[in-house]
Amino acid sequence: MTVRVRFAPSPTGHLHIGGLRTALYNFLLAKSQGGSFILRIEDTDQERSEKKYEALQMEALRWAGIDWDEGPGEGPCGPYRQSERLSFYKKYADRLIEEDKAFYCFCTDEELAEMKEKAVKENRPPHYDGRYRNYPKSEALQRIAAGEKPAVRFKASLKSFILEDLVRGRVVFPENMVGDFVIVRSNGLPIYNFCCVVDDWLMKITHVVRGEDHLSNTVRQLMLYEALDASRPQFAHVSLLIGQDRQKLSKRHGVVSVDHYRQEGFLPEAMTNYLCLLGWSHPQEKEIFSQNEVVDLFDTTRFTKASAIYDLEKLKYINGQHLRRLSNEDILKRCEKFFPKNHPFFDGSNSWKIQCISFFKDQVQFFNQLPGLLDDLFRIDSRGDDEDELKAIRGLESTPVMATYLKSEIERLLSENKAFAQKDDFSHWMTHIKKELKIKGKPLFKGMRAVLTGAAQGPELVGLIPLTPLSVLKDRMKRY
RNA sequence: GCCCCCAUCGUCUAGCCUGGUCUAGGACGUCACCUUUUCACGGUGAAGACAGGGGUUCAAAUCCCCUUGGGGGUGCCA
Repeated sequence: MTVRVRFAPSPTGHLHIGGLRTALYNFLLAKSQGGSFILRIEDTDQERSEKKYEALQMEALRWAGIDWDEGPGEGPCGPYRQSERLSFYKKYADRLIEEDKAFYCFCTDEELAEMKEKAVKENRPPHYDGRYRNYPKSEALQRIAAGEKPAVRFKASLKSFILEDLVRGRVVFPENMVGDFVIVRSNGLPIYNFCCVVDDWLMKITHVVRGEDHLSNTVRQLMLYEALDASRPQFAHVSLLIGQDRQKLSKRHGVVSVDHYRQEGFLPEAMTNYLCLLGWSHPQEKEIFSQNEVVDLFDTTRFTKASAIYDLEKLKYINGQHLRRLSNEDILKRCEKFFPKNHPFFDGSNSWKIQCISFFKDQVQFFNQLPGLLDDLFRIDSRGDDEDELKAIRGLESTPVMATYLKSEIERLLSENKAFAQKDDFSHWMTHIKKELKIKGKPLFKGMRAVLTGAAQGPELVGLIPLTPLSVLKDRMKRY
């Protein structure tokens, strides 16, 4: 049987990293089995769903290298937006009512709230009390004809259910775990648990990989599969991503939007590499890999059960590793649109220059900084904690001496109509300062940096300076 | 409250199913040293964990139970 999996986001916000991880797991499972990955949009909550988020999420997925075989606009099991599948849900809801497996419920919000309150007070599970469970259908239909709008509730099965979960193992849901639950709202729109079952069934989904937060609700879906006489897929409830405070990861924890990391300049391959490792382990404990490298070994037996704390430090490390793995061509390709054509970056003998990219202290921001290259990239803003160090360096007696010399050198090159210093020029400066000016060690390196970049820390100068226009250097040295 | 899930270094994890090879391995982070045209990178090393208690067993991180802790669900959200 061909594996068919799906990722089913609801377009109520930006794609967040937890969602991306779920999508990735589904994607890898499908690809490892030669199966299909389906994108379904769960937009039955009209209050919160927005079209723009659908587009944004799709773009974020593509950025991360996760492409779908079937999805909105493409595929044999469409439509792939739940808002466009209403007729299916209606059909099966009607059938359940017909078969007396579901019923109309005319309860008001107030009644429901009261019911819940009472149950809690009496130490009972706050379930629906079955008020309309056996309400005569003829009367219900009359009230509907008269304009009343009931919800449709499913008659919860009274037995226990067993789930053989690919991650959790055997999970037993005791009987009476849930009450009769709503499958269609009074406004006519179906509810998640119901749509999900109908769609997964109709779309022939074989494996459902989703967050553990859905585990408890699965019992409802199991009941529906049974009632609809639908084949049920395999489930894999993966651990949740949590924040430093061990709570479910959310906006409170800062940056959870995939778009943010994209804008910051994180590489998509690093992002998915890291996310993949947060809840799954490589059989050889390899930590740095591409999607292609992992796809053949991916399987559901190596999922972790415990939830994982999202850690930015490790993401940065992994990003750095991927950055270093990029070939010169890759880097050039990514830089091309940002550099002016006559920039020495492209002068042919640039391998050392390309190396310097990975030397940037805040390497993750490198690509992001490129647009403002000439004026901004090399004007490295000193950070707050650099200030004292910078002041100390400027206070050294050797620093102005060095500055005077460097200024004259830059003037000389400019008078020769050069736009950039060469690596050799830089070496020459270093030698001169060491031999003739007798400045060495920390005053030399720190001083050079302070004078040429205005910062106490930064990328290696030998890589940086030849990429910085002389005019910018000159401008910077006005203060000396 | 009720139900479900989970529990190895600060963090991500390997090991658990199929007890012994585990004085528990790796990675991030931290610290130290080395290298170096600073920082970074790289190298070497250090500190750092089986939540607690009972069982079962010759033997338990591994199997069972309890406790504790954490998370999730309990919606006419997904």
